[in-house]
Amino acid sequence: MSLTRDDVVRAAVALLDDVGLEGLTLRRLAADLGVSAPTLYWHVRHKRELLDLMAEAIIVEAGGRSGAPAPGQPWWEWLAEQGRLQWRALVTHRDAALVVAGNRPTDSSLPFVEETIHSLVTAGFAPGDALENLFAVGHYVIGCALEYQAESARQQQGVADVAPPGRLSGWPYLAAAFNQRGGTDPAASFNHGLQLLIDGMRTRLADPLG
Amino acid sequence: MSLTRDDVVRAAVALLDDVGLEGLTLRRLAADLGVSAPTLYWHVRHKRELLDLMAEAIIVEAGGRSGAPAPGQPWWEWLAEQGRLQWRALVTHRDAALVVAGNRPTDSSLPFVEETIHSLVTAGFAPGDALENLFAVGHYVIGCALEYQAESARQQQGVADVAPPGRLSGWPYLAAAFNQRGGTDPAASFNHGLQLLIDGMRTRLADPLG
DNA sequence: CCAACCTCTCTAACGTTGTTAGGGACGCTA
DNA sequence: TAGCGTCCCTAACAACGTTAGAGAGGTTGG
Repeated sequence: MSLTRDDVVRAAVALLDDVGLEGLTLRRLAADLGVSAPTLYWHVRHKRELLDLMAEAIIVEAGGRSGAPAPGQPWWEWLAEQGRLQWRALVTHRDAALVVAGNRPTDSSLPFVEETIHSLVTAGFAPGDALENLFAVGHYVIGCALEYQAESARQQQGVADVAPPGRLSGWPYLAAAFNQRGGTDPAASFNHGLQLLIDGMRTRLADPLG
Repeated sequence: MSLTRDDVVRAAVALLDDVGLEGLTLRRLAADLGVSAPTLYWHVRHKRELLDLMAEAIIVEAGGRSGAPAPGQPWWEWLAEQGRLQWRALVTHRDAALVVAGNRPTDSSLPFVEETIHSLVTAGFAPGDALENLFAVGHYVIGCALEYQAESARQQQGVADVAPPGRLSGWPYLAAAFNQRGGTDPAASFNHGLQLLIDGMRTRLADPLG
């Protein structure tokens, strides 16, 4: 059987995991597939299209973006879970945030968006606010993933850490903050901000501040 | 007088505004400076370093990242203002979010971070939480800027809008949301999420939910 | 005063990248 | 048997980041 478009996308994602976005060249991808580089242009219009397809594949693969809250499950727990799924999808593939960032929201995400807005409206939000809430979570997720992966790339490249012990003298509050957190757990850090967002939503619903 | 490193960075930022990150090539930048391409390597080690310098210049230029809350100003208003300044800094230069995203936090940002943590600790946060709060805002800012600029790039490139009227039939809640918001104002959208984050912080401080 | 040196720029070129042109082998259909 | 669509190839292009190496001009030191 001959090469299919999905084969190309799958191989591209696998190659991305290996060598990162910078190393993802059409020639190398073609070599992995046992094919010459221009052949890829039969399956894909240009590299940008390949990247778009990869972005979609990565998001779909995560298994997030589906379903409604389980019966009896509060909307805020469900929303947090969706956020975590999206974040994990981005973080488990190297440089995925960069690939997904430039990507236009695909049609296949519409059912998820509709479902989420529906749940939030049921919870008491105005439709416009529900959509804004969803956008906020999305933007936060991608910002976190992006920064996290930029940081990993730096470490793998052997650049000095953000907080080498010596550099914190002169910044007592910063030092206290780093000491208190112990080792930085990226997932915990992500959850902290996600929880802030969701708490903000709950507050607005229950008792608008001021 | 001969070319200085700052001249190069300034010209690079100006060129970025003109042609975007994709069009920012060393040859073109050199041409703008009336110089040959390899000459740039006297002022800069590689393109990555140039991008780092540009990122720093863009952030510094914004005038954010400084000062403490004015006397009598609540910390949340001040923090929101800082977030808006950073966002505006990113959004006013084309593709700035992409340039800044890969960038390592520079030493010059430490005073700002220290000052902010200090203010938040004074407000009652534990140092670790204060730092996490600051990270959350930062990640949200960059996520918003990134998505906003990706969207502008798409529109300039003539791609169809996110919500062409016809496509929303079948998604009643989505349609309601878009109708309610009228024209999408990116600044308003950004502020919405920023306010959620900050409300979340205030809530956590005043009355931890559950 | 002249030699050595540093600063800043140049031309020439290399390897790699995305992409296009054009052709050839295979299988299906009429 | 002829023709057409599918899928792949080799050859090549322009543009990119980057390196090698040389040269002009000012400054310094013996």
